[in-house]
Amino acid sequence: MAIKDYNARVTEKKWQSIWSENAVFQTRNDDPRKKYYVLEMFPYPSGRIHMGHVRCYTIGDAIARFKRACGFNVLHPMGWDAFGIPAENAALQNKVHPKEWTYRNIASMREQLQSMGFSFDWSREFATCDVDYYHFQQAFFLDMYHKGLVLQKTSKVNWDPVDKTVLANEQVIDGRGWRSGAPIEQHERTQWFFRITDYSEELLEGLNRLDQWPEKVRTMQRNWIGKSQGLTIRWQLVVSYKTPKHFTEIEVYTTRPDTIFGAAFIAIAVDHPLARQLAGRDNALQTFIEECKQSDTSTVTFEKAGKKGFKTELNVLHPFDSSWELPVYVANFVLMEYGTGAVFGCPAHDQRDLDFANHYNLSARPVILPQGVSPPDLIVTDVAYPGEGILINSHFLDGLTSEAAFEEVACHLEKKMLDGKPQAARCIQFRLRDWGISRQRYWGCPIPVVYCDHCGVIPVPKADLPVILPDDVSFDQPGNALNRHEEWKAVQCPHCGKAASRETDTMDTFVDSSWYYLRFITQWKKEHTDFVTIENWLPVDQYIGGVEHAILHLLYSRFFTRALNATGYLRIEEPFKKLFTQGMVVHETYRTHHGWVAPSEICITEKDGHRFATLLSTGESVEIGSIEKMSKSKRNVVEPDDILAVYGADTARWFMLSDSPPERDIVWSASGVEGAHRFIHRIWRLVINVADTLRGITPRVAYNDAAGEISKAAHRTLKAVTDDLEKLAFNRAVARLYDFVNVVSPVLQSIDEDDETMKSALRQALDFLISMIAPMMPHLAEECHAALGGKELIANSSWPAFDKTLIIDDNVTMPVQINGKKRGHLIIARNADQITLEKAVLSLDCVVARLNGNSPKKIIVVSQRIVNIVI
RNA sequence: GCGGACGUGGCGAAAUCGGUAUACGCACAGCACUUAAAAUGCUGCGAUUCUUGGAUCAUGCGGGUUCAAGUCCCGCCGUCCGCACCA
Repeated sequence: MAIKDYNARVTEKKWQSIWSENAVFQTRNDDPRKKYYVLEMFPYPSGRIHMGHVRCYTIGDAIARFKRACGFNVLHPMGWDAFGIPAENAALQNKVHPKEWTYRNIASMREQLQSMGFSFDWSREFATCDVDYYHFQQAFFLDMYHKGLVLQKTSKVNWDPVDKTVLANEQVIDGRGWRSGAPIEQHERTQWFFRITDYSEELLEGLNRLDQWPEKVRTMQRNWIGKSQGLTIRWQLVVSYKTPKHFTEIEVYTTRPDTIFGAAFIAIAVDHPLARQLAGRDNALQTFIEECKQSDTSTVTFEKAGKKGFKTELNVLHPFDSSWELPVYVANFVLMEYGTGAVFGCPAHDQRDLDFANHYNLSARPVILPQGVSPPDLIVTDVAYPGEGILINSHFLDGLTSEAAFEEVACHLEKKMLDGKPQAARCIQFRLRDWGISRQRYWGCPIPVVYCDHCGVIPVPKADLPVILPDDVSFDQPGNALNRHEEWKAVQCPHCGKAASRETDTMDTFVDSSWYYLRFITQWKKEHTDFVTIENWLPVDQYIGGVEHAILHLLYSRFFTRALNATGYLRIEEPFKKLFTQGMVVHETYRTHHGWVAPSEICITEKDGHRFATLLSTGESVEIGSIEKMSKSKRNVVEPDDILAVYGADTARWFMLSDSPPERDIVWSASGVEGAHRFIHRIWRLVINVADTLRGITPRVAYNDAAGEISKAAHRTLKAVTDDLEKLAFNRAVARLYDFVNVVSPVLQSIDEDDETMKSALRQALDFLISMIAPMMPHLAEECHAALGGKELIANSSWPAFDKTLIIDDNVTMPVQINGKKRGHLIIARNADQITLEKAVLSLDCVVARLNGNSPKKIIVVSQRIVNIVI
């Protein structure tokens, strides 16, 4: 019999059209079944999908298809994170409008995703640059504004003096603009912020309930929020003719009040109001501050610059000893944004303070004795002791633990009054900063605000929304094109009606992605949006994406749902119930002395266990380098299109889910893909060879003989694969399916036409197999199902149920150990009692031989698992 | 520096509750089919060792707990990731 070959390209297109024509993946909100919302992080429409997308969406699609089969009403949508800088770069470089570029990319990427056979409900698709989308974002901004969740303040931006534009941090490379190469300047600029810090405590505390998130991500968020508990202490300035007006004290935040008697100096930030005041009359200080500001704030430059300070002429009094004066420095290592912008330096117990003190010849007096160290041994030279211990050299604190000393200092200073106020207060600080959302870019959501010379800052009335991004802009020069659009900028003040000007900043694209998961759920109309339906679908049951979004995107989304609670839209706090972060797709790198070479340009041969690569074009030898994340610069990228053309979508999907656990990096290899492809053909051959024989056969369980073994294998595999898919252990499911095919395949190849029992059992085994591969290789599953005479679509079929009685055998094989080493095994009835079992074990040859006629000291029997004899 | 994860054959990896270590795949080798190759099918495949069948050693290293440890505890070594002058 001639075997019909499996042509993935033709077959896959066919089933994709059938799914689409039958609207198989369109989800109804009024479906009464239990909901399941599975969402993968939506892509930026850069132009073409890459293997990272393929992996993420393959995982999500396998879950969606599995849950659909399990009877859930599954929502599995797709959209586009469409605003952002690359569109503007393209506009500058290729003279194409960002809008046109973006929608064109969306169209081609949509086509690519569709050819992967992903079961998205395309009827819910949208892009964040759609006016209908950002319209609501502007409305949320206004609601948050009126709720006090939006504020305006000045903050630093990276200014490119040549391109005369503001750059994002990623556009600053080694302190220079990515385009112009000019040294970047730090400019102060008024910008819009969301008050995410209002929710610091809640966002931190909420992490405890996100027990279905990876611990890693929760830890990263905890560190990012960075809660610390300490004391703000007011240090009185020594009054002299040098003391500036209005300054009588310096407020300092510390988490270590126990080290207060080890204080050696006070350091304030260069932006501290007192530093500015002093700089006004001190040119040397002014110069120092300028210098500090020039070096950008990145860690690298900090490390190079070292800790620098400027000694002012001011002194402060120690809070517990009014005869003790400490010098005040302006220092580059103190951050104005954290705490009070001022610290007290305790050199003996803080490495940074010690470095500074050594540089400026300040003494380091130890006040904390580590456990097991006696006072004479404690000399601090260049390594500080930052831990806790017992207090010494600290007057009334001597002998206390660090913890007790903290309390003691707090209690004393809370009672001690200075100018009618307590000298210290307990204080909780967070590392988390307010979220700056202003971007000086064209291609983003306009911030709906108007500036009026008479009325000031006026939010656009909701009735005037949306503030539409104008299309007629020019990209002949860098910078924000909105700024140059005089006609668009000119607007009547909504308040007084006089001429006013629009805000030309647009929103950070992280705002766009902070609420997109709501937008898929229902139709959003101008007047009304159905938040009840939205709430019914929330939270997202399974969210999937790269770990690179572990902090910002996920934190902002968590904030946004809380903001929507505060503005009365929702009563759900956490948007994502379960989170999965998949690993990267990595590939070997290849290089010649001319540079990196792409995998498609080389040929690999193997000799004596070593692999050699040569250049296809010239035969030149190529060095096989390390395995790295696929990137254009290393040229180790494999294009999904190429894989699709040669092997088809199912091969790519199967490969992605095989071998490596989904959270780990997967190494893309040609031989691995070949292996995946072989398996597809193997299944197809098995099915098509018996299709005529098994078509029309009723699938049935067999309870004995050879057919019984097939049934048992089928039902056991089904149970195991179901469990694996539930846990997203795709690699284990794949291994079990290989195993199962290895069991079924020889039987299928020598099928007895007259053995009706066997035929029924095999038919069921194949039906199970098809159902089990369907979430991962949906096209092959449909084709096999149809070949066996199936009328329904597998995509619409239910997940099969296994028969519990077949999972458990009557007999059980128990390994027999002697002194913990396996020496044999025993096959015995599962329900055998202890006495029968011991008797059987002691009569085994391997046991008798080793006992030498003696009786064992002990026999340990773990029911249905193992026997261990101690002699 | 702080925080987290991980370490098992030539490679990707299994071992779900402390109970048969190396399932499954890749690579490799042999055989069958073929004029030949590809494809396919079958077999072998941790190391050492002797005598078929065993024995001994193996889950980064060193200890410990236990009848039993890849898994638990203590101490090292190494790799990767995140954060980082955060007071």
